[in-house]
Amino acid sequence: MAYFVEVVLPLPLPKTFTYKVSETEFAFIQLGMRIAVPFGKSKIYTALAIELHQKPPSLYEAKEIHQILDTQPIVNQIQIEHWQWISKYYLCSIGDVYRGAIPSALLLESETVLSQKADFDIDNVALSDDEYLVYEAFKTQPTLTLNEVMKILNKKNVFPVIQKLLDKNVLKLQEEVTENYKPKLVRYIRLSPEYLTNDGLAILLEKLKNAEKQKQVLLHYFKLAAADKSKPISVKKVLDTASISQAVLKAIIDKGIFEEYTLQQDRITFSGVASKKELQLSEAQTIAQNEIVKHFQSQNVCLLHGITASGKTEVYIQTIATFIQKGSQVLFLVPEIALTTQLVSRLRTFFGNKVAVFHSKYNNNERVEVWMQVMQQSEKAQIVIGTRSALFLPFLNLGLIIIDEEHEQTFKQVDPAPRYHARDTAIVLANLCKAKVLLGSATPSIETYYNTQINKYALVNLNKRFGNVTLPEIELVNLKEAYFKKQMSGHFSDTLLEEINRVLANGEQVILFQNRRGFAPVIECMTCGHVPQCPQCDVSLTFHKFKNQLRCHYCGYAMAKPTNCHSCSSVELLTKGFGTEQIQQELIELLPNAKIGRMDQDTTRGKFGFEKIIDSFKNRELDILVGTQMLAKGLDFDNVTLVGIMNADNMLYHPDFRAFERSFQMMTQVAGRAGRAEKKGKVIVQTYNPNHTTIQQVTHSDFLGMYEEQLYDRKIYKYPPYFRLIKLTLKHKDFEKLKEGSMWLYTMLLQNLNVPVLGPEEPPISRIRNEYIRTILIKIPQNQPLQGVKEALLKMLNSFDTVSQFRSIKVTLNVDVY
DNA sequence: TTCCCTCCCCTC
DNA sequence: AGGGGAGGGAAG
Repeated sequence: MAYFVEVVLPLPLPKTFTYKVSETEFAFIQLGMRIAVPFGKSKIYTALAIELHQKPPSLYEAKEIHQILDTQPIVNQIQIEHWQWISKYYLCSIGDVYRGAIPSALLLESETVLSQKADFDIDNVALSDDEYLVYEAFKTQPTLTLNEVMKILNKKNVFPVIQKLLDKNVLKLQEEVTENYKPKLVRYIRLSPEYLTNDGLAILLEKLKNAEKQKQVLLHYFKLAAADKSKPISVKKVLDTASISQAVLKAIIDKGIFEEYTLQQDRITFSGVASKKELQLSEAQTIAQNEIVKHFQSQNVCLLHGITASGKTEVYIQTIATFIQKGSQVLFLVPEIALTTQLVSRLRTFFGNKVAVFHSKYNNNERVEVWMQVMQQSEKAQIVIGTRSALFLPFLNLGLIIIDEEHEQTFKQVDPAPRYHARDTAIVLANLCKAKVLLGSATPSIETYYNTQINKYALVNLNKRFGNVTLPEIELVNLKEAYFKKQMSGHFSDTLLEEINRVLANGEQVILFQNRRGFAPVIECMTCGHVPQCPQCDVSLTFHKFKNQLRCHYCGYAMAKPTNCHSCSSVELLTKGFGTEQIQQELIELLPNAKIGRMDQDTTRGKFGFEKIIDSFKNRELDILVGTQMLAKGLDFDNVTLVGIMNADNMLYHPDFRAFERSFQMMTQVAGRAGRAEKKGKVIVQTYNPNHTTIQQVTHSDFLGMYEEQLYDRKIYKYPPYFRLIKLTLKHKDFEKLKEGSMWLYTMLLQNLNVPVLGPEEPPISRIRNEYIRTILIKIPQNQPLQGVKEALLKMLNSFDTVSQFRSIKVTLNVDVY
C-alpha cells in the first residue's frame, strides 16, 4: 500500500503537491505539520501538510519527503480553512497565503552541506578522478554545497559520486535543514548556597576583606536583591546598574561566591506591574458597552461609532474583560505599529501579563515566540495586540476580534499577495471561530457604515466626549484671500501664527499637520520649466534637503541636487510645493524660541523612533509637533489645544473615488487631537476652498451628511458599497506590447464578464523601474454572484496567457482595491 | 521561487 | 564556435 501527503509550498503556485511517505510517517504526520520536501532540481522547501491520502498520482511518480519537521501541528485546521478562503476570495495562491502568514523563522532554509571527515586517511583508500576532485576541493574550503560540487565536476548528477565518497568515509553530510529559531538565553547570578546563612555572610565578608571591588559587587547584589525579592538578577543588570567591570564580576564568580546560571527568556517582556485597577466608565460608555453585549447575542459584527476622544478604548477594555472571563482569546487589531505602545500600556494596566504584541517590526524570533504562545493558548498571549498580520496567528479559542480605526486603509495589504483586507478577513476568521467582531472608529468607512444601515452589522453610537469635553472649534482660513491680502508668512497665515503664539504662551502644545513628507516635492527651473525626472520611472524626483539629493520614491534612484538646470543650464531653480521638513524649517525661523519636533516616515525609522518622538512630545519637551497622517491615528495628548491643518486641498483632489471620504476622515481625526482632558481645543484649517462640501462637513462634524452624500455618489458612479472592485495591473517593458495586450484583455473582459469594465488606463505613475503600467478596473454589482465573475475572470486570464505575444506581460489582481 | 533549456546575439 | 543573457516552462 502506498501513502501520500498533499502539501502547500511557500511559493506562488496554484496547486498543492503530492509526496510519498512511509507507513510510519503516514501514521505520524498530522495536518498542519511542516515537512521539508525536495522541490525542483536541488532545493528543499518547508511545505505544510494539508491532506493525507492513498491515491497515487497517475501522471508522475511522487517524490519522497525529506524530513518531518514537527512533532505537533503548528497550524490548525481553522487557519487552513481561513487561508483557503483568502486564496479563493483575493485570487491568489494558497502558497502566497502560507508564505505571508507564517513567521519566516519557521520556514527553514535548505542547503545541503558536505564536509570532510576528520579521521579520513587518504593513503588507505583509492579514489576515482571525480572523487579526487571533490576531495581536493576541501583543501581550500571547509564545506561544499551540492551546487559547488556540480560546478567542480561539471555535471548535474553528482549523487553517485557523493554516495561513493560517503561509503568510503571521506565526507559527511551536515544537517541539511537548520532550525532558524533560537531561544534567548540570559545569564543570571546568585549567591552560592553556602553563604546564604548569617555565618556564611560573615565568612564571605572576611574573605573579601582585601578585594574592595569585589565587595562592591556583593553589596550591589544585595541592594538589587532587596529591591525585588522574587526577581532573578541578571549579569547584564549588575553590570548596567553599577560601575563594575566584566573582569571583577568574573573573578568573584570564579571564587565560587556567585553561581552563574542561564534561563531561557521570552524576548518580549514588559517592565512595570499590572495594577488591577478598576475601570471607571462614564455613563455614556456604560450604555454603549451594554448595547454591544446585547447586540452580540444576535449579531456577529458590531460597529462602535464613537466621536474622537469619546473613550472607545475603555469600552474595548470592558468588552475584552467579558471575553477574558470566559477564557477566550482576544485579538486587537490596530492600523499601525506606532499605536501599539500606548495601547499596550493601557491594556496591561487591566490585564497584566495576558497582553502580547505582534507586528512586523518584531524580529523573527520574537514573532515565533508569540506564535507558539498563541498556539499553546498560553495566558501570556490571551490578548494579542497587532497589526494586520496578527490575523494569521494560530488561534483556536478566539472569542473576540477588535478592529480599532476600522476605516484605515493600512488594513488593506497592497503588495505582495495575498492582497487581503484585514477587516473583512477578520470577519471571516471570526465566523470560522464562532467569535464576535467589534469595529471601532470616529469616522467609519462608507462600506462599514452602510453595512450597519442594512442591518448586516449592529451599530452603537458614542456621541459624548469623555469627561464632557466639547468638540474643538474649527476655523477656516481662506488661503487665496490671505495671500492676496499679504497675511501670510511662508505657509503660515497670520491667524494660525497668532493662535500658535497664544497657545504657546499658555504653556500648551500645538500639532501641525501636513500630509507630505520631505522638504519639497519637486524642483523646477524658473527659466525653462524643466523638472528633473527619474530615468527609470514616470515621476518627478523629490528634493530631500538633508542629504541635498533628488530622490525617486518609487525605485530609490538618487542623484545630487543639480546646481543648474540640466535642460537649459539656468541656475534659477525653485522648489515647488512643501512638505513637513519645510514647515519645520519655516517654524524655526518664525518662532525661534519654540521647540519643534517632526514626525513622519523619515524621523520614525527604527524600532523605537516613533516612541521617542511621541514621548518627548508627551513629556512637553517639544512645544510643536509637525507631522504627516501618522498624527491622525488615535494618539492621546492631553496638553494639545491647537491643531493646524496646513493645506486641506491636496488631499481633496486625489484622483480616487475615496478622496472626499479620506479627507473627511483625516481632517476629523487630526482635529480630534485638539482639546482632550479639560481643555477645549481649537483647529485651524488653511484651504483654498473653504466652501467645499467636505470641508464644511468637517467643520460641522457632519459625518452623516458626508456619508449620505458619498453614498449617493458611489451609487451613481458605480463604486463600493454598491459595486465590488477588482483592479488588474499589467506591466511590461515594451510599451507597445503592453498597450496592445491590455486593450486585448480589456475587450475580452468587457465582452464576456457582463459587468462594467474601465480602462485600460495609464495610471498617474505610468512607468516604474523601466516597466510600463496599465490598469483595468472591473466593477461587480451587488446582485451579481461574485465568485462567478471571478471564475470567468480567471478563465479570461488563462486565454490571455495562451496568446504567445502577451504571455510575458505580468498581471496582478487586487480584489476590493482600497 | 528556482532551475534548466532554448534561442539569439555578440565576439573571437 | 562558444559564451552570455533573456525568455519561457516546469516543479510532485
